Order: sequence, then structure tokens, then C-alpha cells
Amino acid sequence: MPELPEVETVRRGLDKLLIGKVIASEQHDSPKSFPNSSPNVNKFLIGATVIAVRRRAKVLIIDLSTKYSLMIHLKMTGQLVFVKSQKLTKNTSLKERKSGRWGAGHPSSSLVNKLPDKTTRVTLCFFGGSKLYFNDQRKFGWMKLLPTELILKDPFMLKVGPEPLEPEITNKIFVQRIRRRNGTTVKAAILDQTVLAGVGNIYADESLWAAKIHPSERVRDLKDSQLYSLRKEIVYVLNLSIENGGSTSRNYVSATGEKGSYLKQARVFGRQGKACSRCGALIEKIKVAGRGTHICSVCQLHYLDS
DNA sequence: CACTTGACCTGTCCGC
DNA sequence: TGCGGACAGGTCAAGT
Repeated sequence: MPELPEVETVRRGLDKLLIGKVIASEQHDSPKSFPNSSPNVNKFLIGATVIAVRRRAKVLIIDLSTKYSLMIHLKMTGQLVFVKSQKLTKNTSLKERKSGRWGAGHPSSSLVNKLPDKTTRVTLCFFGGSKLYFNDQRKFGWMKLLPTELILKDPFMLKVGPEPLEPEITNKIFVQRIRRRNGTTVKAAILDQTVLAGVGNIYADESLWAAKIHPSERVRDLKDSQLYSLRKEIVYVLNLSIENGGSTSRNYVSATGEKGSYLKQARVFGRQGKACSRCGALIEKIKVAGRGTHICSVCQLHYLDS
């Protein structure tokens, strides 16, 4: 699920909520969700203070005072949701006391009042009573504890491409990197995390529509000027989505359990059968690079079709 | 080597 | 309503 804007939205939320919190305990349902939890948990996790929340590509990194870090990948359906202490206080209203739900600061219908649930894989409890839930319906995601200095030596971290929103990613560098995949389709190339970090299926489709490039086009058949345009649209779409708290198609929620609103203004993703906002033709859903792909076949003419 | 496909899981939706 | 099959935002291993 989460692509760069969703992971960045979670990071910003956790940054406000977790810094300074001290971990009191940890529970997980299966080793798969927290593969290397012991024996380091007791020594480097319990009693540790959260000192920073970082993101690299689609990976979240929670740095601890023990010089260990939690590295978290949400994959398709992962969520990281923070729930405030639910201790009774003198401010707890009668209604909240009766409902048994208090202190979360959210409407009772909110996700945070229903946690943990059957998708909860890992629970971190902090001193003071607040909790961080790692939920993951499909169990593709994981959380690992490892020394902070080893985070960037992880195999994925070593090969992942640059951050698209960093200013040093110029047109020239983008073209250089994407042309390493000259033989494949442009959609497969921008989904390739070693070319560029953070673009997934939603923003691939959205940026290709904006740049008027057909996703099945081979990279080698595209002019540099088209790739410049694509880079510009990727940056635009990622920033726009971050401003909107990301995209919620199914499972994604922020650190406070809220859905993202980008898809309300999506131009092609999830809009199959609806009119293209640029030319009025109907948006189609096809398969490219093994993924569901949304296009306007009028705006995004394929060279081989013309 | 470069590229494509299937597997990892669970849940939902769509057509018969 | 029930059931089988396709499909779902990511990444890696295995296959061509």
C-alpha cells in the first residue's frame, strides 16, 4: 500500500507523537512480523527512549536512545497507529466513562478506539499508557530491531535509489538513472526502487498521465524532454499527495488513524470508466509491468499504436 | 545479464 | 445467497 507520501505522512505523525516516549513493553503475534525481536528486545528495546523518526524510501526508521533502531516496512497493508493513554482522569466525561472508551481524543467510531484488532501484529507500550500498534492484514510487512549504524547497510538500503524530492535529483540525474532500464517499460522503470525511491503504483499512473506518456512505452523510445516532464510530474504528484495526507484506497491510515484524501483528486488511478479531465475520453484499466494500470489512451498515445 | 513472473498472505468484490 | 476466481498500494526469488 503505502508509497512515499503515505510513509512520509506516518513519519510526520509519529515524529510529533513518539519523541521522548519510553518503551515499557512489546508484544507480537508471530516471528514473521518482528523477525529478530529476541534476544535484543529486553536489552535494547525495553526502557529505550525514542529520539528520532526518519524515512528512507518507503521504510520508516525509529531511532532509540540505545543506539538501536526499529526499521519498519508497511508493504501493502501495514499501518502504524498511535493511541494515547486511556487512563481515567477527572476530565473524563460521563459519556466516555459509560462507553468504556476515553482519553483517545478521537470519536468513538474512530479506528483508534477499536485497537488492537485481529490484524495487530506488534504492540509497543510506552510508560504513561500510550501504545503504538503495527497492524498488517496481509502480513507482508515487518519490523526489525537493529543497531542504528547498520540501518544503512541493510541490503535494500544499499541498493535503493535517491529520494525524488531531494533537490539534487536534477533532470540530468533522473534521466541517467532511468535509462539504466532502457529495455523495459517506463512504468516498470519508475516502479523500480533502485532507479528512484518511493514511487509505487498510484503515483506511477498519476505522473505518467500528467506527462502524457503511455506506461507501456519503452524507456529507450522516450526523448529526454519527455523524461524531464515525467520527473517534474512525479515531484508534483508526490508533494501534492503529502499535502493531502496520502492516498487511502483500502487500508492506509496515518499515525492518528486518519485516511488520506489524495484520491479525491486523482486523475486516473481508480477512475476507470470515468471521463479524462483533460480530453473527456474514458479512463481505461489495463495491465502493465504486472500491475493494474490506469490510462487515458487518447492523452497517453502509445507510439506502437500510432 | 536484463527483464518478467510468481510467491508471499488475507480479504473483498464481481460474475455465474 | 453461495462459490470460485481475480485482484489489491511492495518486494524478492526464481524463471526465461
